[in-house]
Amino acid sequence: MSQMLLIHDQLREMILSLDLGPGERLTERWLEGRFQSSRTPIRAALARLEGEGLVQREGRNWAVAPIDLGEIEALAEFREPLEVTAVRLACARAASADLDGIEEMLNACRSDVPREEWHKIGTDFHVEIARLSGNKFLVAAIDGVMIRLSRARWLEVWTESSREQAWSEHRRILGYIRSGQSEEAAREASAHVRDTRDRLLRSLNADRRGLRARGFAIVGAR
Amino acid sequence: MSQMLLIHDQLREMILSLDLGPGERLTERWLEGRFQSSRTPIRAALARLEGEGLVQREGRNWAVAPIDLGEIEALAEFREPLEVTAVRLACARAASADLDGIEEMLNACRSDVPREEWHKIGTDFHVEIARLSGNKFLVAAIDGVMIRLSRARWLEVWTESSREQAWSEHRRILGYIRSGQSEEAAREASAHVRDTRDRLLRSLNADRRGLRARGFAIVGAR
DNA sequence: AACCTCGTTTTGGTATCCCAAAACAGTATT
DNA sequence: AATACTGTTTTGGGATACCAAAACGAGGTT
Repeated sequence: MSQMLLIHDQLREMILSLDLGPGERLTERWLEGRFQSSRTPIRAALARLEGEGLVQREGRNWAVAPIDLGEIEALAEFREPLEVTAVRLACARAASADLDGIEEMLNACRSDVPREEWHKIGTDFHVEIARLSGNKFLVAAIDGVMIRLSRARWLEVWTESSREQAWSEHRRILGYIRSGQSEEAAREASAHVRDTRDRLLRSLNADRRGLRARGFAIVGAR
Repeated sequence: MSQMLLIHDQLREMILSLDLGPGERLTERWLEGRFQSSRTPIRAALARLEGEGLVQREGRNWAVAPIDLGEIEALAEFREPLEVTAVRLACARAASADLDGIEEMLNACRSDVPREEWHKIGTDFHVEIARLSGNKFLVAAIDGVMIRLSRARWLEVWTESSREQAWSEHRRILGYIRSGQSEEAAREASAHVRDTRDRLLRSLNADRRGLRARGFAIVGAR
């Protein structure tokens, strides 16, 4: 695999895991040392990450994108019709075997698995449903949304009640898809998007001071 | 402005205007001569254009993206809920003065203006409506869709009947937004997306042989 | 003590250089 | 004549060198 993609993936992982704090300044020279490579592949990787919304320009230099409460609201507004459409198309097009795979994914999360696993599967669930729609643009858009929500979601999987709430919603959506009840599935997906938005904003507002104290840039209303 | 952005914009213009044919091979070395610059900014521009779907990798080298009929169908499926959402939000949030601006845009297209103008305004209409939604992700997504449809739309604006059909649909959408009839506006937007898809696919299938003869790669079903 | 000034350092942007792998073409072999 | 081989060319990927502009700081002025 090309060096640029390796750097992209590693840097992305560092950002999504909050190993690099939101708002942190990045210099191409520091990354050069960190990844033991020249600036050429680093700049390509930064350009990609900028497209994914994980890295931004600040004047002339680079910074890890801050967590933006306004953006989380806008994402929910954007995401709702996407998830509804994905779920409707999945009802029409998904084979039963496909749904089995997704159900297994959900089952893999029992209360003893680490938070990282809940976090990952909570993302993958939505992307896999989108995949069943057979529409690559829906997949790409929902994947993009989940990446942008990813850091905030660490807070969502922190408490058991949030996890359980999200999981029961996931199960209901999957159940309706399996029985072909597309309107019920759509309504449930729609509610899930709004509930998730509320959970994320509540958590972020509650922990805002603590996150700021750790040097994380949290911007946006409230 | 940075050289990379200049190259990006010019190359994009060459692709969208069909000055570079769909499917055409591009080498970094040729572009180097064409734009009188080094490969560094060229490679950055190509990476961007790849993200916009206008340029692809073919094995190890670059090519202008072919026109893909399957992609046009998938884009319509993806676009429909976006336009519906944008129109609904615009109903709730747009000021009357904003709508005046868009109406003027539409009025600027009389039968004597060149096709280029119809083409541009037909794109801008949708992006501007999206802007009224106040949601940057909707704007970016609809903008991305319109860019990907852009080359096929040259055929749509070719015949007067297509132009007039599209314009009357645009006017109906705008009218419903102005009177705050969000459900009617949504239904109309939805129909417009499907009608446009049908017009594009019909035109492409009709002209397929001719386009192929000009060296344009047209791929996909039918 | 506050503020301007000018030289130094650091930054990202660009050009150029080097390399390995893939494409190609000419040649020899069957 | 078809095919396998091999040396050459061309390709994109990466490293390095160079530049202008922005950021920074020490020293001098008020």
